[in-house]
Amino acid sequence: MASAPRKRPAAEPRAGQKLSPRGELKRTQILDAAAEVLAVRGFAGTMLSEIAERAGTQAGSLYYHFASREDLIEEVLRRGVTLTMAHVRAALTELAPETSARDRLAAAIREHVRFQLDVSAYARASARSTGQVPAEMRARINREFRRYGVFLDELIMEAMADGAIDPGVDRSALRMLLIGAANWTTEWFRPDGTSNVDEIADLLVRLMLSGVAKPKPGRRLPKKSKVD
Amino acid sequence: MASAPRKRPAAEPRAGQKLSPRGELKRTQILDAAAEVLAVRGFAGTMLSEIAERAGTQAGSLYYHFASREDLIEEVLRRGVTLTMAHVRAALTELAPETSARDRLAAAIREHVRFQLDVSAYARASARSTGQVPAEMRARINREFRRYGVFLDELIMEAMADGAIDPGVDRSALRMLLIGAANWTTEWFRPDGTSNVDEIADLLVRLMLSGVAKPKPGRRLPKKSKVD
Amino acid sequence: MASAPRKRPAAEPRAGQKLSPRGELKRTQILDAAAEVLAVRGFAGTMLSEIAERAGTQAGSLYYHFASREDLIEEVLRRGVTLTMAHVRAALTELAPETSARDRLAAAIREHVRFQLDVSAYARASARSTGQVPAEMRARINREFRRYGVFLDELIMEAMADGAIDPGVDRSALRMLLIGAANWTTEWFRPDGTSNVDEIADLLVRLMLSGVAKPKPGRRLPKKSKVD
Amino acid sequence: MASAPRKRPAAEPRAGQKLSPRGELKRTQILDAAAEVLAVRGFAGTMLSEIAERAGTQAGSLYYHFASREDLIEEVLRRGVTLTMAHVRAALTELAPETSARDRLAAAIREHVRFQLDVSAYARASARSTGQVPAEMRARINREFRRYGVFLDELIMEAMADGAIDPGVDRSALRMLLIGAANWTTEWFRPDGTSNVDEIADLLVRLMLSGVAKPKPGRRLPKKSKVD
DNA sequence: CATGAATGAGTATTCATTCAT
DNA sequence: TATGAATGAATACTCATTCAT
Repeated sequence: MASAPRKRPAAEPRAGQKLSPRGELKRTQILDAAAEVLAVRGFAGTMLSEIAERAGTQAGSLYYHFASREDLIEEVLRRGVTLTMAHVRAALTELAPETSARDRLAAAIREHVRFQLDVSAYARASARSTGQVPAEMRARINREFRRYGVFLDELIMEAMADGAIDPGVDRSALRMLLIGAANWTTEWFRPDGTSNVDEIADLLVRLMLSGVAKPKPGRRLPKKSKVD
Repeated sequence: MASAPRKRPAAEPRAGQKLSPRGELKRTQILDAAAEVLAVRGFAGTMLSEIAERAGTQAGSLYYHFASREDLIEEVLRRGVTLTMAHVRAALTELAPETSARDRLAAAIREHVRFQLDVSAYARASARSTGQVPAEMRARINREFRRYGVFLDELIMEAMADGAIDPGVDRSALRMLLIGAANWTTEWFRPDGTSNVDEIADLLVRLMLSGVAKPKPGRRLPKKSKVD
Repeated sequence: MASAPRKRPAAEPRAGQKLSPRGELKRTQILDAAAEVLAVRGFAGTMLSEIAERAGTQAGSLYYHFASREDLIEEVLRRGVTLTMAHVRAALTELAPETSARDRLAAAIREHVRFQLDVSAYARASARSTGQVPAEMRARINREFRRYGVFLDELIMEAMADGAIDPGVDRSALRMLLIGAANWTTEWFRPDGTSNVDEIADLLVRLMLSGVAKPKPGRRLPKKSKVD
Repeated sequence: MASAPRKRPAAEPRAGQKLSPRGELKRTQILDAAAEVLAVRGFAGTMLSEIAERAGTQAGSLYYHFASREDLIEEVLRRGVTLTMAHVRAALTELAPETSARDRLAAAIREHVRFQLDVSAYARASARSTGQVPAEMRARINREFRRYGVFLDELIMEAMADGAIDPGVDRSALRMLLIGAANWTTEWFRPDGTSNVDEIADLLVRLMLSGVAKPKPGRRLPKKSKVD
């Protein structure tokens, strides 16, 4: 007789996925806009008004497509990982079947960097704002993250099994350092041409595999000339 | 962010640096608290109320010590870099004078990681929240960041000059990838003992120098063949 | 409450009452739904979305049948009183012609309670949400309410004229107390069987007529005189 | 490492009750204002802006004293019942010790009406808006309501035990009908002098005890027995 | 006739900031 | 120096209303 719990506003396209192409389009525009804002401002700094503006809508209209700010952001972050993994996986598929585990791992790292810097705002958004996400949402998204982590871990394991990578290395630390270097590129990379995506990707791969040191100086060969 | 911004309206100790020891102490407590909050929440997510609580004060009281939220945060971030550089530099000073450029660079990277993970919330704060800082503040802080960048760059150059590192490598990219991997550790490092700071630091150094690949499997010996 | 109020902008069936049977049906469904919602949530708490959902429509579609939220609600409330009066009046009609004024009044009270609790959501809606209605609408609906008030008042007057009820009683206060007790039942009545409508109705009638006190204790006398 | 749950804004006088007299005063003003608004607009129709205005504050300032709209309202409603019960109880205390159970019950009903109409906006607020309150809050407040219900129920039981009231009557229904009639007065009572509080209260008491019917007309018999 | 989609005026809430004491 | 109290601009969110299809 008293009030009962309410919820759900007037419309509800959030529930059923069956959207008209028009609604589907706008929804995508909103997600895209959100991804770009998140990639730049991070979780806490992202305002619905900015997303709306970029998507050519009104802030209030976002609620027709998403139940809340968190819901919208969550979907962006989730897509970020999902898309990244899909991209990397697809890239591996296109390698020659006989490609070595080592080269497959290298390709994965390279594509991760490239996808993030060159292609997807979603990936950038994930990289930059996951860290500030409230615990609850964190927990919900974690599955996707873990999945990608496992995916990469398997590549590393295969490379180890293949004798391409030192099996004594802490796989987890290795992976996180590589991912970290890759994700951090979004903080300093200048898309204006100053930086070159492929060079960066290649350099990271090189770090993983052989590093940038030249064979021990002083020993082996003459090299000594450069005493400093 | 709220109200109309104004400049230095409150009392005055911010002008003259000579504070009573008690005021100096509180100021430090506030900075420490702010560093911890920033390290966890990031720039946009940091609230004065949380800082105040951690510092054992009231939010309003912060304004006796700092002109504004931005001023406080700016000082924390600036300290973050400054302290990191000071720590790394000090560590290098303690090395044997004859230490090679390569080993000096390695030590720098190692200490950067260790300082961040083990020692200083300021360093963590800088690492995690610099990216979200508004352009204005960014510009103001940039000097410190650039100074540290130059410092590292010189270490790299010396190692190159010394023949320890491939001079063909893009120094800037190399530095940012290393710093990135290091900074990103704050996102995944578990201080509960699961992760080990030194191992991580060593692994990063190893990546820089030699990578983790084992000599091309199948080809015994030729080692030297890879003269480059 | 939102936007700028306007008058009758939509289609037109609201003008001419002749609707296709289908439209008429939907209109009724909407009114029914609105009555149920109003009965539970009250005026301010009633949302078009909930009404629409219950009526199997979309909130926007309501505007084909009603010019505004207020219009819809107004009709429900008006119906609430109208129907209640019609019900009570019909019940009185079915009484034996020689029924005393006193018994007619009793029957009216009884039927008011029963109609509200057992039969009509419109009646419940009226009872529960009239009080919160904005002054303007209030004024518009008042005619119906007054009409019912007069109707009841006449029953009371007749009972007084007939010597059944103490003519010294403030008719208006009496009526409002009775109606109040009746309307308030909607707040506590449990339709789950815990409460019994007829018992409640009878008790209210008894309160009106004789109250629940036993003849002054201490004086044992006529007792039996009370044939009823 | 990720964000942790937040809460609690800057200040927190809500937690500790120790408020300076000034804060205590404002808090009371706000509660008073809220009570008045609630009494008129009901739960859903009550807006913080109106409360703030009446309390001579800004809407945002309410949050210094109360954690949320619901918290504020909850306290008002709770006070409504608590105060009513306290008032009624106090009134009973002042009765002569030998006052009969029947007269004590009558006094309780009378004071309930008077307190509500004449004295306390809190009581009116409770009476008018409890019905629309969301289930959660309802549950929380229910203790107070039940306590008052029990209090009244005991009075009824004593009157029954004393032979003053027909023990065959459903105590719960009786109580709710009486309370209902009393609470509903807030919907129609005109404080402008048209209505008279004491008359209304007395009439309700009379309804409870003896009703307003005159001994069955037409049948000449005991008539005189009823000395009263 | 119906609805999917959008709008925009509000409403509760947050939080940096102020200031009298 | 500190703080209790307040302010007000900004932000997420709601909901009646509109309208093209």
